[in-house]
Amino acid sequence: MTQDRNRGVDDPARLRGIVRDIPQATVARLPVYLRALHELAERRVGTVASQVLARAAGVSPAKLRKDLSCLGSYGTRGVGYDVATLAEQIARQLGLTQDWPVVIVGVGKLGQALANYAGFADRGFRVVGLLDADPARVGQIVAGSVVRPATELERVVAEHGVCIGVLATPAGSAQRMCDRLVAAGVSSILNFAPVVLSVPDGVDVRKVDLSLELQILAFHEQRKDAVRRAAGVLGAMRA
Amino acid sequence: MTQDRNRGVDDPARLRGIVRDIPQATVARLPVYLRALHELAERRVGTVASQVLARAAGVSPAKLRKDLSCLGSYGTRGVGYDVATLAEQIARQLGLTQDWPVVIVGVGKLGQALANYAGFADRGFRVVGLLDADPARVGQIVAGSVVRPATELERVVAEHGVCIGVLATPAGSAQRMCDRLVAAGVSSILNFAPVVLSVPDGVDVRKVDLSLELQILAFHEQRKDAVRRAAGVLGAMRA
DNA sequence: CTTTGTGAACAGTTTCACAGCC
DNA sequence: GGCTGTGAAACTGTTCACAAAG
Repeated sequence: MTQDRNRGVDDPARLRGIVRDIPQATVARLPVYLRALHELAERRVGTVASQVLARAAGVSPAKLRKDLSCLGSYGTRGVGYDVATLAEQIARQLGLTQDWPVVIVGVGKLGQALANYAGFADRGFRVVGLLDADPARVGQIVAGSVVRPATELERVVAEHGVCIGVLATPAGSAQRMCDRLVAAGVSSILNFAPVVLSVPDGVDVRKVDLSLELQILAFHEQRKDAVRRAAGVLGAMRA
Repeated sequence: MTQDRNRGVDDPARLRGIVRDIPQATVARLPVYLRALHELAERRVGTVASQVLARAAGVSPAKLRKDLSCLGSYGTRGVGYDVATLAEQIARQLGLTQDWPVVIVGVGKLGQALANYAGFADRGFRVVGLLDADPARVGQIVAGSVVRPATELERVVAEHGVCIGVLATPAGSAQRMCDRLVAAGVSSILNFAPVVLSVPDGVDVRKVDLSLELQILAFHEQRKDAVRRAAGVLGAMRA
């Protein structure tokens, strides 16, 4: 807070400082912990130690404890964490106790997969609009909703107070649709199109890039190959 | 290299040290640079300055230059980078100059979207098998290939020397299919199922979690709301 | 004069290890 | 005894600023 002393009260950085801030890396893991907690709750587990929860989430116990300490002290020393309480606290921090109306722009195979994805509905994300520019897709029923023409984007956003948009269009139309979402009032975008979107300040974009992930794997795979070859050469040299 | 002095030559960590290592964060950005370079090449741009390429890739020029310096000195001071040369070097580092046979396990909407995704074929990823446990899907044609029964997993992996597997199954069967992929010799897995996979050492897993990304956006969106409310309160107090 | 390549400062994240509480 | 919460240390990644090169 000290570094904000000379800012005005209207300064967004100052105002953000009022809310306790949580490191990016921690925020990205909270949903993982939440899922693990839901699984434990289903198995009627009442209390869990950091060791066990960490294993279920695929992180180290120390990291888990540090992450959870950002939310407050919800554990009991010598015992562990109450599964239900902790799940509730994480959900609250993530803003999942409220309902988030979402539009999906682009209803190809990927858009359809997203519309059908149970993980969305489970977490308070309600798909209130499926939009597509292709007249052949308009009118189809996907995941129980009718696909509407892209021209209705502004209407759907305004009608449901949509803040979060999912872009699953081809690369060519992603920026144009993004601009329209932002103009209509959407301030968070999940982008599946393989392009770098440009958006004004205050709009968050997260990108999921399918081919990027494979390329990273290819890098490591090639690296393993190189190591295997090097081992072979060194082995041969010794012989 | 100094810390490896007392390791044996068979130690994988030592052998990995022989290959020049590139920071994780840099590896994750190389595919983005590569895409930007391909776009520039299509527009017949021959040379590009870090400033311009950085903008196209959505990073800062300093970060771009530091990243590229890991690959060697392929720029010319006062001029910039040769688009074709740089693209080639990045592709080589990522291992995209070779062809990677890939299997997709689980051919629901998401699996179909992945099978049809042009970005894979473009980068040397060749889908050599579509597998599904559901008899209703077996035999269907998806992206020009026939869907085969999951029982053929081991045969397909062996036949094509598959190193990379893509998991797009429901959560319930992901770990089982993962175990079979690993047992068959796959050592890199791209996981779309919402579970934490456990794999032996030496196997790389990357996870793409659709609902996780939305939850992170919800967090930031809620945070913005809180800031807006705080601004409102402070504004009212002044009035 | 322009633009790269890079050491050095800085910022963010993870790990360690242990005090404090049950 | 067991387990959490947390400073301090170690590590990783980013930004700065400028010397070196064309």
